[in-house]
Amino acid sequence: MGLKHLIAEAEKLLRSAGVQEPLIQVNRDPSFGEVASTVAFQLAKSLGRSPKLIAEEIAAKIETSGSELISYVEAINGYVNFRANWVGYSQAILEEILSSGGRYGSSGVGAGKRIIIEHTSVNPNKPLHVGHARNVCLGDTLARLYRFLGYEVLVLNYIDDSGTQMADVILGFMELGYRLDPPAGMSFDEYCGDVVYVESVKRAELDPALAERRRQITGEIESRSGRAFELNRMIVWKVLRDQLRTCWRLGARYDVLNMESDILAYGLWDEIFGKLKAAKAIYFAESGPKAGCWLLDLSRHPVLSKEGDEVLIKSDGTTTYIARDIAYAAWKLEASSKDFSYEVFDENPDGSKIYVTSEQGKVRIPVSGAVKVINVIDVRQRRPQEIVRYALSLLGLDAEKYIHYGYEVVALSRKDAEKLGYSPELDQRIIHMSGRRGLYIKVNQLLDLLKWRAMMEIRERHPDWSDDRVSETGEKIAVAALRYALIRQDTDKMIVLDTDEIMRLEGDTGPYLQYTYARALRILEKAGYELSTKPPGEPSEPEKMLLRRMAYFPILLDEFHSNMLIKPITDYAYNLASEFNVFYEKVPVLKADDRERRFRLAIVKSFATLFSILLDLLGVPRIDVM
RNA sequence: GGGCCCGUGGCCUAGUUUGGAUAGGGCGUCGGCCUGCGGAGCCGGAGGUCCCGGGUUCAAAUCCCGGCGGGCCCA
Repeated sequence: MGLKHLIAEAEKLLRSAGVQEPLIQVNRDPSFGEVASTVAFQLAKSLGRSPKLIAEEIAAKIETSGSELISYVEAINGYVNFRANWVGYSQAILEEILSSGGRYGSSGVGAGKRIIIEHTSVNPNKPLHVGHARNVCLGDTLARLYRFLGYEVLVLNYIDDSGTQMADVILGFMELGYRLDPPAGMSFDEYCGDVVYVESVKRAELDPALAERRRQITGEIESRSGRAFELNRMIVWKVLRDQLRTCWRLGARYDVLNMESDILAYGLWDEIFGKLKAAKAIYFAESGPKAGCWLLDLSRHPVLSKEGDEVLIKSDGTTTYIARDIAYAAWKLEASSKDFSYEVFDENPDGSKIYVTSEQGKVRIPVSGAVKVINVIDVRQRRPQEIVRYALSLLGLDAEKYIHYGYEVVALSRKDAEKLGYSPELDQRIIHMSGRRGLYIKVNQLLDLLKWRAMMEIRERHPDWSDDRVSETGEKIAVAALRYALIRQDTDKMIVLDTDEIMRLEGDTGPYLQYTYARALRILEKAGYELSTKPPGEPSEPEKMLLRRMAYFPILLDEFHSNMLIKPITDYAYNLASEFNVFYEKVPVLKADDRERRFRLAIVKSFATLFSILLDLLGVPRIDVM
């Protein structure tokens, strides 16, 4: 064991000096030593003496001669700093990585436990835009991380196939004369979203007769029979196939597609409605502005009580979105006796099967026993998600398990909005994407642009490569650039898309990570594998920097396990790559003499092992030569 | 009118959850480094009221209160 072992040793030494609570922190500035204790600051008040003196006394009492990893202890300005015995410490770090067999850093905390993650959930009437991609990449990265921690992860994608936005598309096909085949060169989801949907919305706004027809279509879809229903199902499936292709391109995979209409058909809402009544969580309004509605009682909610109770069933008897969300969420927490049946929809690129709800289907997929149910949904849904969560608690369910993983939206810069034909107001700095107005940048469009840009670079560097190889590598670089850009930013910060910025392949980007990995592989390829974890002496600064960072990985994953934040993982990957590049520039490996060469090869091998894990966790495709 | 989120060099951003030593990066800009393990790289320079004002603390970008500006959700 590396860093964790070193921390444990430092704690032991402090206890041996009479310190009750060691308060160890990993130093950000390693010139003070690897770890430090701030215990002297804590004791200063109660002892009525200066932290500086207390720290010096503690340090004086500590005897490091029996320690494997710590060489000495010194008090500086009230901190008690611990310096590593680098000969032993670097060996411990390298051996832990090399012996872990590609599982380095995984504590295995999730073994035997299940987590449900729902992400993507794009209406099946349009292609994915970059905002959706943020959802897909965050959700998929969470799935990868939890799987690595040993959890069994079930990935769901919720398909709202019964909303009015579907009726818009159906209206176009039934009443506006659109043929079912897209024009040449256009995929079906693009055709529906870019052409039929946008035009249909526009026409229905101008023509009340069309708006009325759309209402009829909505009713027909909900009645689950007739031409509109059949057409709807066919379109949903076709669009979904195209959408999934885009998601696969981004590296995502799925286990289950839950169709909203199928789930309602199973009587899920009726069952949960009964339970809500029994729990006295809802009531029927006899009078007032909401007379005839069933409402969720929010009067005891600390914040939402101010806004009045939430309508679940409208006076015309139809359910609201939020009612259906509550029923569905309750099902995820096993509050329902319903057991949906599934059939195979498709296969992920890794060969695993994707199931879709189906009345004729024979497959049962248990959702029972999840320790967490994570729902990746943008921040605009924060209030409704809080209501869902509150309803779950009123039903007596463990609402703590139900997690809204919120993230800010992706918006357009003025410049990019103008390129799409939009005229911003003078003071408008950002423009929100809109499916209804056709104002968005498609994932495929942006990936294609990135790929084209990457391919130009590749052709310059490798004029001898075949077209296939150039294209394949270009695709991987494009995916890396987009995926990394979307997950590296804090989830509560909006991303204002700047296509010039995102086209960059240098600096803090996905391709930088790929390039660094390829460099490491090149050394290993030329070196063979005679390596040694035993340093010939005190390692150099660049070696220490790299070793230090590698040693931190297990703690990084522990932190993720408690805070669920992805961004620190991307920061870590970038810093690690950066430190490897410094090492690469400053410390020769292949040309070093024997003992140094073997030790440095162990460092490179360890780096490649760890970095390969990291790239997989982030969904950045690995490239051996670029 | 109520609630939530954001505010860090010209631009973007980490650090805020858990207060700790000199506020890290990237882009851009200026200047260096390929007969060397791959220059999609590395090194250096210039550039900062951490939005403002109070408070707590030995210590505040970080915690608390009050503003200002922007975004979102609800009424």
